[in-house]
Formats: sequence, C-alpha cells, structure tokens
Amino acid sequence: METRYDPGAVEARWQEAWEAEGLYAAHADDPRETYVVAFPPPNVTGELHLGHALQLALADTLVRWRRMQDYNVLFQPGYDHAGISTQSVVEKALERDGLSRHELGRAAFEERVWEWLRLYGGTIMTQFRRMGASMDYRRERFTMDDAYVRAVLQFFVHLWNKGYLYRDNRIVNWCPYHESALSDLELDHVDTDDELFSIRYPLADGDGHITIATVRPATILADVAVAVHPDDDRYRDLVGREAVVPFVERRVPIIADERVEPEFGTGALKVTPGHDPVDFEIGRAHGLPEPMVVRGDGRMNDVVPEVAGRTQEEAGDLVLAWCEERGLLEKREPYRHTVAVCERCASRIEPLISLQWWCRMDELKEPALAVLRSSDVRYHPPSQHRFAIGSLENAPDWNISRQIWWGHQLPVWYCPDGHPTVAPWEPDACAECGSGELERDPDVLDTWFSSALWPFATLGWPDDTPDLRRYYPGDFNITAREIIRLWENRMIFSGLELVGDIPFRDVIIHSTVLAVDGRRMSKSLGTGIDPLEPIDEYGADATRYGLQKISSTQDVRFSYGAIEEGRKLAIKLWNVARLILQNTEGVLPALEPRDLEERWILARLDDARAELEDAWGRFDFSESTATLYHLTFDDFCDWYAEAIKPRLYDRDGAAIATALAALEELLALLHPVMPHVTEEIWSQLPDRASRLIVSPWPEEDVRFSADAGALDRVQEAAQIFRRSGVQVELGSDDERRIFAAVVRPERAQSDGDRGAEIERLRKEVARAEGMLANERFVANAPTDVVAAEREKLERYRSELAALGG
RNA sequence: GGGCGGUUAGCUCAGCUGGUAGAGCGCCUGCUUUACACGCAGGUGGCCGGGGGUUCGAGUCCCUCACCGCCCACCA
Repeated sequence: METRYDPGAVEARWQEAWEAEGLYAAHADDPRETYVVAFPPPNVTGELHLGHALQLALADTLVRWRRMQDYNVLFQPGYDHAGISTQSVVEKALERDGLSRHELGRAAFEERVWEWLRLYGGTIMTQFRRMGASMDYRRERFTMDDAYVRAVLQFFVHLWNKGYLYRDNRIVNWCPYHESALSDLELDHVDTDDELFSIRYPLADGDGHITIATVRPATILADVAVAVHPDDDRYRDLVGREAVVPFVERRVPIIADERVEPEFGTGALKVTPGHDPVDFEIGRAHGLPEPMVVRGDGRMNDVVPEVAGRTQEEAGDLVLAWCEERGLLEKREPYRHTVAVCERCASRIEPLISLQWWCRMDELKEPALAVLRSSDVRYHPPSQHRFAIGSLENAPDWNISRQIWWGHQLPVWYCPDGHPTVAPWEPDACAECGSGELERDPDVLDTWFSSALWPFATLGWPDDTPDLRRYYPGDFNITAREIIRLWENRMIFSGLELVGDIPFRDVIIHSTVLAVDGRRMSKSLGTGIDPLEPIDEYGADATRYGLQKISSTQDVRFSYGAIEEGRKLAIKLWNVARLILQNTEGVLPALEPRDLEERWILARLDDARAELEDAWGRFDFSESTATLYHLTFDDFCDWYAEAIKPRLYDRDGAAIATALAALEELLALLHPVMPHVTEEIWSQLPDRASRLIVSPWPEEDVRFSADAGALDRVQEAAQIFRRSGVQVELGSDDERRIFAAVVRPERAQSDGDRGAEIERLRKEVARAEGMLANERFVANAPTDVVAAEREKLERYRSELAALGG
C-alpha cells in the first residue's frame, strides 16, 4: 500500500474500472426491488457547476447506499437541449465567423447546432464521471432523441385533444436580437441611467391637461388610455373624460385602475397595452385595443408613417420635439432604474404582443395538487412543500411556444385559411376544411415542455416498455429551489396526466451554494467557483463529502474548509487501513471477537449503520457526514485502533480478524460518500474479510449505546477500576470514556484531574438536588423526566462517593 | 411588494420531540523513530441578534423589532 494517498490516480482508475465492469448497469428484468432517481439533465452545452456537483454528491450517495443494499438501481444520465441557451451559444459561434442564423436559414442552422453538439456537446458527462457519479452511462438520453421528440409531440397532441391548448395574444418579453420571446427566467435586470419625461396630454373637451411620466416616448404613439388610481382625489373628476395623445392626436379615455401607483411621477399613467406588461393587463381589464408601434427587431413599424423603420430613439426624439414645440414637454430629468435585458445578449427587452400557444392549467393542476396535499409526493424540506403547493395553486396558464429555431417544432399545421391541424406527424389535409396546402407552425416548444416528461419519456413513454413498467414511478428527484415551478410541478402533473401515476415520491430541494462572502455565485460578479478546482486539488471524494456537509440549510456559503475536512477523512481512513493491513499476514483462522474493545467497535459500527440509514432516509446529509466523521476519527482511529495496536503488532489472530472485519464495515459505511478511497482500500483487503468472524455477537453481548443493561455492566467494570485507583467518568451515555477507562487503565487521571472531577460531580449533584427540591418541577414535569433526574442524582452521588468526595 | 431562510466560540456551521451549549478550522501548550505532523494528547474561547411572552425551566415554542441573505414579482 502506498504510504501517501493520492486521490487523483486512485479516482481515475476506479471510475474507469466501475464503468468497464458494468456495475452501474440497470436491467428491467432484474427482479430486485427498484430504486430510481430522476436526475436533472444538464444543458447539453453546459459545464459542471456547483449546483450539479452538489446534486450529484447527494444523489449518488443515496444511489450507492441503496445499491449496496441490493436494490435494482436506475440512475440515468442525460442532456437537455436547452432551446434558447443552446441556440444562443451556437449563434455566438456563428457570429465569430461573421454569420447570422438568418443568413443560414432554418434547416442549415439546425444542422449547425447538431454539428456543434457533436463537436463540443457532452463534456459535462465526462465531468460527472470525475465526480464519481454512478450513472448508467449507456442509457444516456437527450431531449432531442427521435424517441423523445415523439413523446413531446404526443404530449402536445394529448393536451390539444383534451382541449387544454389555445392561442391568444399576450404580451411577452421579446428579445429584439434573438427575435424571440423569452421566459421571465431568461432575463437579467440591470440598473440603467435613463431620462424620465413628463408630458402633458391635453384634455379633449375644454381646457387643461393631464401630465404623465414616461421613459419611452416612442411608445406614446401606441397609447390607448390614461389611467389613474381610483382613490386619487387629484384626478377623480377627470375619470371618464378624454385626453389627446400627442403627435398622433388621438382621443383616449381617462380610466381608473388600481394597478396605477399614485406615488410615482404625477400619478397618471399612459396606457400602452402593446408595449408594457402592466398596461396590457389594464388594457385587457378595460377592453382597450392593443395597437403596436414597435417591430420584432426593435424598430418602429409603419403604423405611424412618420417614424416607420426608425429606431425607438429617433422616434422618441421626434415625439419629444413635437411636444416641446407645443409646450407639452413639462420636464425631463435623469432617472435611474432597473431594466430587463436578455441574459444571453444583454439586449433591452421589448415587451411586445405576440400570438402564442398556451396551455390551460385549471384542470391539469388539480390531480397534482391532490398528491401534494396528501403528501404522496413530498418536498424536502417541508417549507418547500408548502411553497410548491402555493405556486401550483396560483399557476397561470403556461406559455408553451417560443419563437426560436432550436427545439421541438410545434406539431401544428395551418391551411391558407389559418385553421390549425394538430397531429404527431404531418397531416395530408386540414382537419377543418380539407385543404391540402399546409404549412407548419414555425414556433418551437418551451424547453420545460419537454423537461416535464423527463421521468417517463426517458423510459420509453408513450410506448408501454419494460423499462417504463419496471422503473416508473421512481423514488426521488433533486433540484434547485428556483426550478420548482418550472420543472418539478410540471413533471408531477404531466406524469399523472399521461402515465396515471406520480413520477417520484420525494423531491429534494438542495441548498443554494453562495460565494464565500455570502453573495450569490455568478459569473458576472466573479464569485463563481468551478467544482473542478476542488476536485483537482482535494479529490472527488473530499469534494463529495464537503458538499454534503454544507448542504443542510437553505443558503450556505461555499467553504473549502468542509472539503479540506473531507480530504482529511480520506487520508485518515487510508492510514488506519495501512496500520491494519501492514500487520496482517497470511490466512487467518475464523475467530470470535474476544475483548471488550472489539465488541465495542462492532457495536459502534452497527449503531452507526442505523444512524446513517435514518439520516439518509430523511435526506439529512449534515447529520450523515457528522456521523461518518466522528465514527472514523474518534471511534475507529483514536480509540479502537490505538487500543488494539499492541495486539496487532503481536499478530494476535482475534485482534487482526476483528480489525479486518471492522475496517470492512467502516469502508462500507463510508463508501456512498467516498466511493474511490474506500474501494481502493477494500480491493486490498484479504478476500471476504468479514467472514473471518464466526459470530460478531457472542452471548455476552455488550452494546453500550443501545442497551441499558450493558451500561450497568460497564458501570460495574468501572467500579472495579476505581477501586484500583483508576479514575473514570460515567456520563449518561459517554461510551467512549467508559471504553477508555476499561481498555486503557494506564490513562489514569492525575490527582489534579481528580479534584476537578470531584468539583464537577458536586456541581451536578447540587444542580440535580436543586431541581428535585423544586416542588413545581416535581409536580409539573413529566414523570419520566423527574425519574431520569433522580437516577442522575443517584449516579452522581455514587460516583462522588467512589472518588472519595 | 410577496414568499422563504438566517442571526450560536475569531471563521464556517451542528444543536432531533424545551431539561442552563457542540464540531471542524484558527489560536495556545505539550508530544516527531513500527498508520497518519495531511498526525496525537490537552487547552483557550459563547449574557445562543435586541425586547417581550408561555413554562418549574427557553438556543429550542409564541409575539415583536433590528439587521443579513435567497427566490419570485417589479414603479410607467
């Protein structure tokens, strides 16, 4: 065995070996109970970031634990085509060659994306392997696989047949560069210096005016109303009258709406439903028209001929000049505010009205709400469960169409009269008028539309496959908090709708890893950390351990300290294995554990196994890492290994046999978290080390932490040591100290320590006496609490007596 | 503005159903020759954010205030 542990070499070797041996392979005909994880497919163009690393560390630990418990585990990897994200990456690559997708055309562009993916896509799977993720890599799935595309289109057809889909004009976040609608999550918000203009709209009947404020004077051309707050006394008598929009000189109503913020500007809002989300809502509520003056490329359309084709700045200047000439420009002032921009290209978002496909949520969400309310599907932690229910209850209709090229093109064809025909493949004729002239809808589906099918489309749905029958529903899913509404809830309702069952029972919402200074990790802030750095520096095992240790709370600061601790743990394990293995020679006879420390460590390992099962069952990784750390350092290395060292040197057969068995068990418990180092050590153990023990539990079983009777026996032993002048401390269940007293009598305390111990016991006795003397305590506290206190007092007194205090 | 979470040792954080505080790192002291200095033994260090309440008893439950953060929605 190497003197020093070198994670890099060991990890690379085992990752290769495991996969070559097919250890991760899942088989539908394997009769053992299944354990299935629906793991978030990363973007196909993505690279490993801390979110992935954390998800992998947690999921892979659970998966390995169950695999060791003889489950038929399915841990399936895959990629998401990530529509806008991928398209943007490829477009940027094209730009470097001086090309745009519009020059290429749709078909050629799609071919470029595929080509790009063949060349550069998929690096993240290599990085998953470096984390030691035990996925069945042969089963890699992609949301653009032929089979998957079929599932997506089938989903659309299904929703259409159920009457859930409709088309409607809605205001969308429009990126003028990508010429596409963006979801709210594809936006960044940046502080921007603008100008705020106060402009007078003359009243149509008679004198006077009403002054509005705007930063986008060009959109004045599309105004259809002026709105004020219904409780705003300043304008109360103006409501119901009309104002004249400058430049276009159109008469528009003055209306009252609660969405107007009276405090802002003059308290009067120009209503532009075509170019502002709030205005759109107001417009809909008041039945206003929805004209638009800005085109998809951000320039002015020809609705107002004077500005046709101009930029918004130019058009705005013309409008302002017009107002100024007529004395309508009341004020212009610097104004700093946040502006939504495209997160890919930083273009300023243009709210535009666009004809979109929508999915009604009212009926679809009910079954999902039912399984959440009944906790058939549970989010962890519970606060996220409540959040998931709340956000599903309030889920608005789902905009499922996107105006980009990379993705699943809508399975909708239009005849010249505009009748839509929905079919999973190209129909021969319009379903409504029979026309054979059909043109496919150019839009593609929202990326999350296909993601919603992930747990079952990856198993072959819509076909009734052996995989689907065997591995659905799954066990758990793990993801980040902000994905709940986008993905989790949608997987649940689509699983119920299409397959008739929940996709998984548990959803683990892991902590958000913040930068060391407590801010969010982001590339733009320069606060991001590449998980490959700690993997290179400390090893994958250490990184897995460190990430789990810090994964308990909602937000957690990244810390190398936790990973450093993981490295220490791996090294410690390595060294204690060296101690045992270096002193093991030849074939050993099967032996019984003989001495107290041997039975003690086996008991500890047994208890630890139960503790881990409990902690992992509750997805409490903070507790599981703490258990493993203390088991290894304190119990196994500091006490047990130190105690048996002399007998190992003497080649004591029983000591060696037990040590090997105990080591093997320790490795098994650590393996789910630190697979590489444990596997490396395990591979060097003599065959079937655990079989060296005939019976780990002799009749005179001593299980300190589990068995109160055993504690009594240890107490007796301790009394004997005391009589021979050895000081021991019997805390209520401080087994390590008992153990120390029993097996290491040479560590007797000095007289000074003894004085301190007497002092401590006196304080304890005084405290217990005080509590028991308190009549209200005795009367009101639960009887077992009082009894426990009496017991403690008894014990402290006897220990004090034994010390001569 | 809405939702959620945090505030415990110098730092990063544990503290399960209430019984007067723990870990790792750091720091201090002492230990280097048959696993490990990437180590061992021991030690220093905390009015558990402020205030109020419930209780015999509150880091733990309730209310409130103050900061900090995350997510979502955002003022034309």
